[in-house]
Amino acid sequence: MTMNHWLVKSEPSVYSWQDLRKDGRTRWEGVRNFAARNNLRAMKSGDLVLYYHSGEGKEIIGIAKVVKGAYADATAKGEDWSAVDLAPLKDLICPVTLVILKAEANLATMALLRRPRLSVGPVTPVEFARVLELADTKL
DNA sequence: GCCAACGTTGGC
DNA sequence: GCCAACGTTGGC
Repeated sequence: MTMNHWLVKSEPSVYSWQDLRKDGRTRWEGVRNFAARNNLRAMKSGDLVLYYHSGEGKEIIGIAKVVKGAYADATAKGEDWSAVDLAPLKDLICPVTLVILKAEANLATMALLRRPRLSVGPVTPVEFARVLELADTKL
């Protein structure tokens, strides 16, 4: 069983990377999109998650870790949605902006770029490694 | 089951 | 603030 990599998006004015740092852990809930939900359900404890700021920032700013795999989203009464728990793992030394990502030919495959509205998407090991390189950051 | 209308997201 | 993209809903 290999570890998977993901990317989640958040508007920093709603819940920022700094908020996650401050909280130490959070429930990633309220997702109401089927594709994103299925990605949440595929998350396992220990998976690594790139944290992207949409709107203000438009950059990957940190690496989070799944600390609890998918469970029923308590904010969805009577409906079938899922949540996971995330904890901050590492700041990116150089946040990687959308502009930089778009300029990288070998990152054109990223779900973030191909499906810009998907709030929870997969990241391949190669993409993940390249983002870390661009961020001048090591795990 | 198709497709038009609608709502939301998110970059610009 | 605008608008394109696209996911979802609902009428047929």
